[in-house]
Amino acid sequence: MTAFSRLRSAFFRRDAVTVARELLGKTIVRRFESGEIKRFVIVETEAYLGEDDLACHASKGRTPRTEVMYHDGGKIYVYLIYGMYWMLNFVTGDDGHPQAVLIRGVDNVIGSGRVGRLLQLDKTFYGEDLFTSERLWVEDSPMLEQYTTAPRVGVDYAGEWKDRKWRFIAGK
DNA sequence: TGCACGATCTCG
DNA sequence: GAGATCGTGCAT
Repeated sequence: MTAFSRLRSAFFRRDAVTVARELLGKTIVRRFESGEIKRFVIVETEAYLGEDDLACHASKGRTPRTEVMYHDGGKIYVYLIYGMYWMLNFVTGDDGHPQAVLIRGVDNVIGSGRVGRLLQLDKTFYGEDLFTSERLWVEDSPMLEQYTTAPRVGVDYAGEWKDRKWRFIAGK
């Protein structure tokens, strides 16, 4: 008797800003190597939207690294930052429109690097399909309606785009 | 082929 | 405030 179902295509195939906001309160489900399954409620996200968004990796164009962002929403985009942290992103939007939502915090674990470590991510998650994966997906659960917005973190280089309030933080 | 740097975190 | 640590994009 599963209380909530896995989020499907219609949820992710929308613009990253909308998805980032609505992901607050949704549940990441992770089945670890050991077989143990754990659930994590999303409490902080950031949206990266398209080639024009200078903070988005897709502003560099279509490369091996950004390729998956050009696909239909519902894929996992992970990348290594500072040589040691795997950032977890969910691809959003439609084919040909590179967008993604970065997961910055779950439950009481705040920080994109810490989330990646908590979920034990690595390069093999790149391109994984949230609709068919046996080890990482997102389930529906009540949205956290109470949230605040803020500029994205660590993107001071992004010109006018750095000030967009595309960071969503659950809570008041 | 080389190099500077990054959607970070921890320790001191 | 600095170090850890390495893939990526761009210059050479």
